[in-house]
Amino acid sequence: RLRKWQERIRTKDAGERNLQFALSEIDRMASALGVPRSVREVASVIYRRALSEDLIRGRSIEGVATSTLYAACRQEGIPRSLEEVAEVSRVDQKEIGRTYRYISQELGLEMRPVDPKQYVPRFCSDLGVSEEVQSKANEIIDTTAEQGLLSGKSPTGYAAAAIYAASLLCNEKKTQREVADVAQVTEVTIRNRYQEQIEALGIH
Amino acid sequence: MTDPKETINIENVVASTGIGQELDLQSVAMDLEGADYDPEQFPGLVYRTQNPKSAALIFRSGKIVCTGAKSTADVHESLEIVFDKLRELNIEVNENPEIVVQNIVTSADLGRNLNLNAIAIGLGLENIEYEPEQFPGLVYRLDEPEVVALLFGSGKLVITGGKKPEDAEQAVDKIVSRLEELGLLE
DNA sequence: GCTTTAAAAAGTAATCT
DNA sequence: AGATTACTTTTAAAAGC
Repeated sequence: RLRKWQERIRTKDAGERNLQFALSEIDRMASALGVPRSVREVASVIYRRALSEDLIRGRSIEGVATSTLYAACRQEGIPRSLEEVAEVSRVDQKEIGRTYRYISQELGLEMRPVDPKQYVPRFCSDLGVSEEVQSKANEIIDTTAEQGLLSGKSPTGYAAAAIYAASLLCNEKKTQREVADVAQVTEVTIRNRYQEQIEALGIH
Repeated sequence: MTDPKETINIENVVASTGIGQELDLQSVAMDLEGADYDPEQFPGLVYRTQNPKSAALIFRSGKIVCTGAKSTADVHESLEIVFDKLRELNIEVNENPEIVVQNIVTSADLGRNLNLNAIAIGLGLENIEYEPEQFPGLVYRLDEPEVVALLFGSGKLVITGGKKPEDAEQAVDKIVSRLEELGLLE
């Protein structure tokens, strides 16, 4: 009887310690990513839900914590790419991606695809371009996405190409390399998306 | 226009069978030309056939997996070649080992570009997976037939998980009608 | 869960000329 | 700036860790 009681306390303590660890990791990664406190709160809510529905069994705490943070950023409309999240996590990108998909499916998060426009403010700020470039990039994204150019394309590369195009159109040219660096994509990707976008816009 | 069903092409067939005899893979690897066997890495011996092209995984238990064939007929042909090769090594092989098709991978073309964003929302975010940051295809799991379809922006698709060619035809029909009723095709 | 095998789809990436 | 090669996703079986 006494043993059972001790065991219960022990597991409760262990669970409590694990939760504390997960929450502190979410906090640490969120700070490193520079996301607002609201995102950490959303992430911890998702994490607690995953915990109560027993989705953590067989998975690393760190992996689930990172995935909930990735999901929270998206839900709050300020997405971080898997690559960016992986940089502040000790779990690799591939596992973060598959854990995210699992948690998302099991909790029915109904995540909408990331809108490339959500990357525009941050990328433009990192590049130090004007508000004009920013709104031009948003316009390019909306117009070309409506024509079906977005299907299957990565949101970061799509946003990067639109910003590159906008910087040219507004006479505030940034090089493909500069844009590629802030968006963490290759120049080849920017070139490919850029070509499609200006063609769709009829800018020859 | 053209019925998407007519664009269906079988790309890969996976089947399993067994010769009903235990094998010493070490000696088979020595005698069978072109055999790859590295038990540290994988317990099966890999043997590739040229005509038809396929890869057979041969196990100690005598069970065999054949993959890479372009049709169920090719699977049978390939495995017959494997059986004959083993007989040449004086290994007993059952007369007509049962061959079970485990998976068929098919490609098809809807002939129209697809707005995957709209499809992800339209078909319901619950049973769809679309993460273009990770993979350009939209993953759509069907219940009847029980297969998985990958839809691409080009209108091309891949259907996998089926056990007979009709599964892919049924799947294409269901996908087309569902996209049509949602107004997401054309 | 992982290991191996094959195949398609389309996007992204690394490496070489 | 190309071209090539390679990796991402899905599926199934096999035996063993």
